[in-house]
Amino acid sequence: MEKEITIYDLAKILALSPATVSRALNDHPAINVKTKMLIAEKAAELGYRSNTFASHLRTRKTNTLGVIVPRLNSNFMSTVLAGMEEVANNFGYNLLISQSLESEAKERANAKTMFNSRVDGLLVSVAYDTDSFDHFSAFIDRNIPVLFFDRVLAHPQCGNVVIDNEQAGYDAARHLLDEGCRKLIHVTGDLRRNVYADRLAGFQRAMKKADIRTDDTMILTTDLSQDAGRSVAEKIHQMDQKPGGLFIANDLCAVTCMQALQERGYSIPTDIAVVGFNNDPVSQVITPQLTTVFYPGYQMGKTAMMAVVGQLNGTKPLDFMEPIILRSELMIRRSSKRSESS
Amino acid sequence: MEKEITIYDLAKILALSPATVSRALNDHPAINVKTKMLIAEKAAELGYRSNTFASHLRTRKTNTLGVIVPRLNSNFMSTVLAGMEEVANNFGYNLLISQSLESEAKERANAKTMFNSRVDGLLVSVAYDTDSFDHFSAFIDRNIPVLFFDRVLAHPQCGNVVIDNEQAGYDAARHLLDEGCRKLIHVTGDLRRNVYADRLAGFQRAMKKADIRTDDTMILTTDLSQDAGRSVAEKIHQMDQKPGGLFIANDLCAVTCMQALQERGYSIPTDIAVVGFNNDPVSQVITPQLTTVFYPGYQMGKTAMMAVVGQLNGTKPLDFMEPIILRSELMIRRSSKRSESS
DNA sequence: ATGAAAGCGCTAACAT
DNA sequence: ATGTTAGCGCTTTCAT
Repeated sequence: MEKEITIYDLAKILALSPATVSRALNDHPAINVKTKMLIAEKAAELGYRSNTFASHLRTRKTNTLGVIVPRLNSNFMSTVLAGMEEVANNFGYNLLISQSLESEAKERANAKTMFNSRVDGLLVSVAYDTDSFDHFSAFIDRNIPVLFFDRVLAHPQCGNVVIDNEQAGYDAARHLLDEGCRKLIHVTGDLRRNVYADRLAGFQRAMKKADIRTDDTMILTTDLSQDAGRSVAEKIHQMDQKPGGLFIANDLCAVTCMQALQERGYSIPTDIAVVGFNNDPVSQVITPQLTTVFYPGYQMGKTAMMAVVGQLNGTKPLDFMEPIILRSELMIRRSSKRSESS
Repeated sequence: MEKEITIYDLAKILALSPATVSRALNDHPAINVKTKMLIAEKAAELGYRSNTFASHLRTRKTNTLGVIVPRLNSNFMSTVLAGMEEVANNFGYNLLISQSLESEAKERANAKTMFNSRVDGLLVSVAYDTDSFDHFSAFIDRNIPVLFFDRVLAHPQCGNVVIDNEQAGYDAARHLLDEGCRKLIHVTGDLRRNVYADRLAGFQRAMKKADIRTDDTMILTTDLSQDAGRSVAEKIHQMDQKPGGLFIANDLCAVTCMQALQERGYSIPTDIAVVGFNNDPVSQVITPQLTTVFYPGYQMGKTAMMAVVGQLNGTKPLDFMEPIILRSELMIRRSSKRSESS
């Protein structure tokens, strides 16, 4: 159990003042280069480490950023986090990460913890059932940058990093229509969330443009879980008028649904064409491979983190951030290709 | 931009001493219940929040635990992290998470950051190429609990949470032998890592017991990436003596390899039976479904976190932890079933 | 270029 | 049951 070395120890040993040691360690220009060297050497020798708490207490900066995600164990989210971690690490920030488990209550608790931990900034992808912005306003009041990514809340003082979900939804539906499907079904999530509402809006725009009336029976709101995939298959099986195409707002759900349909004897894409969302690894493994929307998770993480770091470093203005929209892309695979054309 | 309220403000307003306020806020038994209520009320009213840095500076506890993982964006790791986060959160600990990207150098840097951030404990799954224990000894010296999970380093003062990889490897190989495969190939990772070395050892034990000589051509050391899966398929295609069974220490790699083999016209399991490892979602999506070893990630995360929290709370002794071995299980699916028996 | 000294907000002896 | 007081280790004005 070694004793902890402080700048006072260093100062005493080197017959200098603590102030000089502090300055030297922080590379202050007014300090003689030789003294700096001397101090750095001794510090290394004795295994000195800066006490970040004392430092934070003085400077009121923590070099820590908070991240709240719905779930850690989803392929998409962990990819986003990997991107965030890379950037944060490069800029000397630590990441405090917590999950809301899709519950607003837990998200609220997480936000409070982050607030008390004095994070310098906060990045959030909101839970399934989040209705209020309340739990973030404390950050805004204190000028702590808040940025939402993927599942966002619109707020004049918060950054947003998203893809164009409406366009992606449009492209997906449009593709199914192009493949000759007339009756389409869209399986979506909680419509309070932009990602699902926007994809639905895109779906509806495509339908409208094709002059197909959309009614409520074509929109299935679920929790997009694997179970939901199975029950969607069951529901379709019960329908008198089977759909020709299926657009499901999540790959894992889509894949489970495909499997359930196949078990019931449906052939994909011949009987039913399917399009998913996320480009999850499973989409390339299922037979037939799943047409899906590529979703740049890693880049989203990096971009979101850069935006926050930029704000903190004063590189970017503090008052307002334009929403950042990343490119997404429909990956056409076998699950939706009926024609051999194109 | 509200002003930050301190216990001094509270004390002055309520005509009490800062000490009383501090005690009340920490629910000290010696404080009158009514005073506590009073203080709690006022604190809430004024939006007081404890300054954790001042507190940490005094108590020398951070309520923060560090986690270093090879990669955040793997299904297994994010599942482990989800389990850890749940427990940590329940016990009032925050998580500082970083990834080594499979490099010892980065792992070393991460450990240093954690150390400087004064984490109360550290949980690590080591990188592919980690050779030394050096970067963790600072923690040991200062009596900070260090626990390794999954990819572990043996050290008398560090906890270990693992599965019985040797037995799992044995079971996997044994199963392939039972299905009538004689020539087996084992695709493994860096053998400095217990998970791969142990699985290999189990594989070899099964072979020995079946009186089959194992030679170097049967052991393929790779990085277990998807690319590796493809090149393994290529290598097998070139072999004069094709193997009847394939045991690959990672599902994602196994799945890619299966696909590459199928593209080349091999039928699975008829021509080649395949067993993977991890029970990754892709294993249930590939056709035929992949036989694999179920690996309790969520539970591993929870167990590891409990062990560390237990140490910090003094529930468990500080000096030595028995390795904790979790149950794993061979999930037999179509990719390896040749016989209709059993 | 370096030093002296105050103070960030909290906790924990040690009083009373 | 409550108050007094002295730091925890650092940064930063203001001197020199």
